[in-house]
Amino acid sequence: MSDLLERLRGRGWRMTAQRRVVAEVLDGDHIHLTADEVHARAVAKLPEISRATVYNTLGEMVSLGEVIEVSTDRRAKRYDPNAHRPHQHLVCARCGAIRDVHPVGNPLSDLPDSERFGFTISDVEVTYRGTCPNCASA
Amino acid sequence: MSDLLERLRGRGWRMTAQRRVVAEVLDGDHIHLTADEVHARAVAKLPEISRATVYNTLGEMVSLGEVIEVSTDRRAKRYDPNAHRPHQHLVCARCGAIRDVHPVGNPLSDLPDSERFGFTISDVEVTYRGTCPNCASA
DNA sequence: TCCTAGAATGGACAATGTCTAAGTCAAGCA
DNA sequence: TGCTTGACTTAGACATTGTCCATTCTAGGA
Ligand SMILES: [Mn+2]
Ligand SMILES: [Mn+2]
Ligand SMILES: [Zn+2]
Ligand SMILES: [Zn+2]
Repeated sequence: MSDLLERLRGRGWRMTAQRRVVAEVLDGDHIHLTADEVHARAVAKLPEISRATVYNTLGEMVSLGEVIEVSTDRRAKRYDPNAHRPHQHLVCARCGAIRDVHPVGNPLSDLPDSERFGFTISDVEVTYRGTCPNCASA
Repeated sequence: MSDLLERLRGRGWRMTAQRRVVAEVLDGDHIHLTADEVHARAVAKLPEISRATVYNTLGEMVSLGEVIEVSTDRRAKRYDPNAHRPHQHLVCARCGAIRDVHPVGNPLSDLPDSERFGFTISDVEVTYRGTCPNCASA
């Protein structure tokens, strides 16, 4: 039983086979799958699950704050079950590998008042891009 | 004559009416338009310009390093003619307004070696999100 | 066991982006 | 100035990602 599923159950979610497999697919570290990747893996466990249900379920998990949406590439959104520890992302420009990373300090302090244009800033998103050791050695 | 057009001409680009209007549309500060927004503004100046040409031209400008692609929302990519001064973006979550901002210091120094997983990092992208003064007072 | 609100389904539709075949033209050259 | 040619443009088909809706199904309580 995944932690994610455990938390969702605790919120009074009606438990269905479809929701269970979506939660199972998202279980693990450094998981950042697109909706269609989640669908493909879910179909392997429950062949009749539909695309719409995967999209719906992911959307609900996001609304509940149990999954976050990540847009590291400029293609599909990715779904990240690591919603309870703030973190940023490190992306390999070659192969697309994504790692969770935890920078030190408060990135907000790097932005002087003169550069805030009167905005109230509530969130900072950081994406580090580079080459992973695997791609570097190839 | 825009700076952008001037630089492109200097690279031996074949100059066409279409490329000229795309460059004109991108002239200015804090410009972050989607491809279809560029197309709409270009059509106002040159009614027969096609969608494909706008996409092609923007893609070439990006390849030449004269325009950068920005993905601040999770919808369409935006095209930014401010390619020669490194900067980050401040986005209003309410109305979508985007400002160029220049944080101090090197954002890379916030990421300890232990969090680099052997990657060679070449670039950091930062998006600040909040509420603009206009939306805050409304 | 039965009911019903909530969930799942398939497919249409929308938004964004890519590709191609055919027509057009900018720019170098006679 | 008027060819020639390869680069450029065009319209529209197609692909990917995501949303929406009418219908059918079912989890879980009475
Ligand atoms: Mn993550
Ligand atoms: Mn910018
Ligand atoms: Zn890699
Ligand atoms: Zn605003």
